[in-house]
Amino acid sequence: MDEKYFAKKIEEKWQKKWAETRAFETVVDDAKPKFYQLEMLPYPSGNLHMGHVRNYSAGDAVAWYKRLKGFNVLHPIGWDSFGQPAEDAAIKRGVNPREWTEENIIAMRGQLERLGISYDWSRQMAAHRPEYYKFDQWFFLKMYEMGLAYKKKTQVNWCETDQATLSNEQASGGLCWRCGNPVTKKDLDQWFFKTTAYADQLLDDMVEVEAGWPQNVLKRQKDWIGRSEGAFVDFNVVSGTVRPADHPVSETLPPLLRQEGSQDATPPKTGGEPKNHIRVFTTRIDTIYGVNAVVVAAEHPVIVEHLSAFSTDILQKVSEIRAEKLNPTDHDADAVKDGIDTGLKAVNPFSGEQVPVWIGNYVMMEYGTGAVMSVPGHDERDFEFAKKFGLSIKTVVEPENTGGNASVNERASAAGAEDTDEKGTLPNGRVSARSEAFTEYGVMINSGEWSGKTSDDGKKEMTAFAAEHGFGEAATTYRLRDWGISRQRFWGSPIPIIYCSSCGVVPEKYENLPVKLPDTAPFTGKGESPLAKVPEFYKTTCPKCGEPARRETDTMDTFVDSCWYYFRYLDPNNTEMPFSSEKAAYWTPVDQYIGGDDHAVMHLIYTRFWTKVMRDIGLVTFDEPVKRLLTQGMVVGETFFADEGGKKKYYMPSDVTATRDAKGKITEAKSADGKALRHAIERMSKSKGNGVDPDEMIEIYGADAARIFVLFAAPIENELVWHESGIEGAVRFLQRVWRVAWKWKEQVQGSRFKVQGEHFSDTARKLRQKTHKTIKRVGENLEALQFNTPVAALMELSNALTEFKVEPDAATGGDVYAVREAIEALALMLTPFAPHSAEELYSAIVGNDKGMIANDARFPEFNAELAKTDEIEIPVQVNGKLRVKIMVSPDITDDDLRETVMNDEKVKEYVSGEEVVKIVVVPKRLVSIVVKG
RNA sequence: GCCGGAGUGGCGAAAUUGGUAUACGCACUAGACUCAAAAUCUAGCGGGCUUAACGCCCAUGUCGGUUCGAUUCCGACCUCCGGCACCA
Repeated sequence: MDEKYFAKKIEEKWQKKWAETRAFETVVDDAKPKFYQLEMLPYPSGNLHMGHVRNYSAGDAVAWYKRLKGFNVLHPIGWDSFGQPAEDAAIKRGVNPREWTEENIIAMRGQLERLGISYDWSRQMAAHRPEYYKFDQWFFLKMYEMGLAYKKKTQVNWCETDQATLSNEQASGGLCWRCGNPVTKKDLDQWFFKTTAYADQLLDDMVEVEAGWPQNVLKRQKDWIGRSEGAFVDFNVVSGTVRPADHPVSETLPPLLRQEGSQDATPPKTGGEPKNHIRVFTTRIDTIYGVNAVVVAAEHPVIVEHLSAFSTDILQKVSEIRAEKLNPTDHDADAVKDGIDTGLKAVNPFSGEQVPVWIGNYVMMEYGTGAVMSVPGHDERDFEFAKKFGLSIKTVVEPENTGGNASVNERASAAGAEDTDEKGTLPNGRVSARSEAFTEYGVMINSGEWSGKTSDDGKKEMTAFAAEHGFGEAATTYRLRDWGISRQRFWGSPIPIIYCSSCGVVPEKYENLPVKLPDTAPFTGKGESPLAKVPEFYKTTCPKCGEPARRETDTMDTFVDSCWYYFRYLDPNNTEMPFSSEKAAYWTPVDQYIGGDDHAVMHLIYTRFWTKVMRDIGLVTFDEPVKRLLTQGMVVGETFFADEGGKKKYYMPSDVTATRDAKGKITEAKSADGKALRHAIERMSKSKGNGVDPDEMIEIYGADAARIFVLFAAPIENELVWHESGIEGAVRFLQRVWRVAWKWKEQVQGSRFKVQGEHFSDTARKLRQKTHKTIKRVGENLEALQFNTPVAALMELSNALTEFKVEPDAATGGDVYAVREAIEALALMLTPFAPHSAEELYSAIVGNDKGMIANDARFPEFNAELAKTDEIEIPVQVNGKLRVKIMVSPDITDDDLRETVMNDEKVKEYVSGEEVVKIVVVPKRLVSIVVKG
């Protein structure tokens, strides 16, 4: 220990020692309780950013805390190394994606080591290495066998010019983002994982983790799964169409429809005979007497079937609606309702009424059945649609507890509507003047024999009735879709499937795994899967018949890799299985997972799905992989400005008002007192991605200071605005601790005063109280995953220690003991936040350099007796206002306290001449006196 | 639009869950040390009134309510942030 605090020196020293002694490598040990601390693995971009620093600092704090609490801690890290950036880098700089990735991993590992995160590096995994992705493929084959991996055609945005599939963002406005030419759609065969098969479990098992997961993540997953219970109801289609049979149709079809239309150029027979039915999904079967139309999606089979019979206007509209869906506008909810009457009629199976079949742009083919029953009286969207096209609006449910039809009329009148007749339709004219739909549950009216029932009863009974009569059934639908995992990319795990002209789709054999990626492929960012251009890759033989066959050339979504990586850490060298079940039984589930809340839905739903699949395969025995989840807030940049002299800094947004141009660029900046500011420097802006470099921070301030600051500056779940001045405060704190430890070093070293029963001065006793109160606070905070408040507590303890006035050479045994106790506790409690400094301080006290792990150090024990103060301050309120504070013994009884307070001179002044109505004594806390005068 | 979350000093934030509001830190101001600066140390730091000193009043987005007592509970409103976005 040097007299001065040299961050770099001690950090290098301990990092070296940890590596040499493999301090953080752990193995299965049934004698010890285990703790699995996991942080979301990084993409190896080449640079750590401050968000990573925050994430891993928090994780390391938990890992160290649990270690000091005697747990066998597993704390691994790896690389999410498949994905687009490697390919982009390869295109841009002509490098090999594998080499680029490996180099980045080396660079980032160095950064993590310089940060001093206590990882067990022997367990490191990387997704792009064959020994890992072999088991992506292994799982794929398992899921294929289980019927959970399947192939289906899906429509994607397609640019003919670039020969590329485009995401919705890339196709916005209907034009290709790269070449500006119009986007078309294309059918593509894609592989899917059947996540929907686990929809109920994904939703219902959430109760198992409810206590340990943030509310907002649970809510977002719930929304994403979107379970909705209701019923299917079949409406028979009774009348065909209007077009003369001999009218040629095909060439009048708009381009988008031509293919479908030409398949069936013969118009269907017209007339009233039942031809088919349209099945709708509804959650409000109780409103079915209010149906004014059946509205279907433009892609609905009934439309496709009748395509060649429709008039040009209808075809035009269908085409428009489909085109619009292909290129969604930014805010679909703002989109106006559009649609057209097809001329088809359908029969409401409950009322027997015939209603028109409309095409509506607001009905989605992908959800439910692609068809809805339109009930404008009780659904806002249907209401809007009916208003726009002048369709009738009928009331069939009214609020409960208002009694009878009168209230409906009142409501309608109040809204300025004409009264409805007994059937609920408007007597003359079809348009109601009602201003809104009544969407609540209530009592059914105008619903034939069902009238008078509550919505709840109606739903149950009518669903049963429909089922009994064969025109419907209870149904549950989900928003959750199956997970499309095919990617037309090179840098991913190949899908282990072979296409054989005689055997069809054939899975690769397990013994042939991994299906290895070639070294490189002619990828350009355009076109179809790059692997389709590598004959050495795709040319193969059929595993079944041995004839020449072709491999699947798509690769898997990178989210596949992150579904199970933390199981691979348990057993990283296993060549036969993804991991051993015995090891999983010891280490998993994960006790604590920490990461960004941008993964609240996708990653965390997929990995929960994967766990359930692994459970069904028999690899694990639990339903949920993560017991506790912590989602950290983002680290965002500061923008700072300098005044004319360039000396003083002003920070956005607190002390600068800025004028921006249309592009958001700052044109003029003023401080609060009106000074013009210059030299705007934007750092770490999200959009520009030019972050604060962690290496630079470590170089200037040290890893410990950087870590303390990111944890101290704000609660972990809040957004953190990076202020460089804040990190200087962290350095000052570490230096203060260092200075006081150095001051006492000679006195406290070794075990000279490690004896109880010394005489303690008052100040020494106070220091011990502070020490033990701090032990309690820090422990409780860390258990609750709070990192900012324990740092504050440690700062207080360090301040108390600094203020402890006895000079070391004049100190008594008791004083020295109290100081030693405080410094040792401070060192141990500092470990989760600033491990290098803590190790150095600790070794100065215990007198050896072996480190906390070799010394089997433990988090200090809280002693309630020592934390107790001699006197406590009791605030006294008179009529709710704080008037006096008195000092009493902490052991005082309520009666004595009351008496002491009432005898206090000052209290008497406040109470004199008034009648005491009531005295409230809160034991050891407060006394409240109520007087009347 | 719907669903969540949050509003506390100049700033980041604390507050044992109904009991002394503003801990800890940043920034700032003054002083000490210094030829000077940096660093460090000491003091001050929500607003207002008043006093030599004690003290008093107001303040946790706004307005009400419950209570001896409300940042905390209830009701209404305002503002900001996030999620979803026609899911029938």
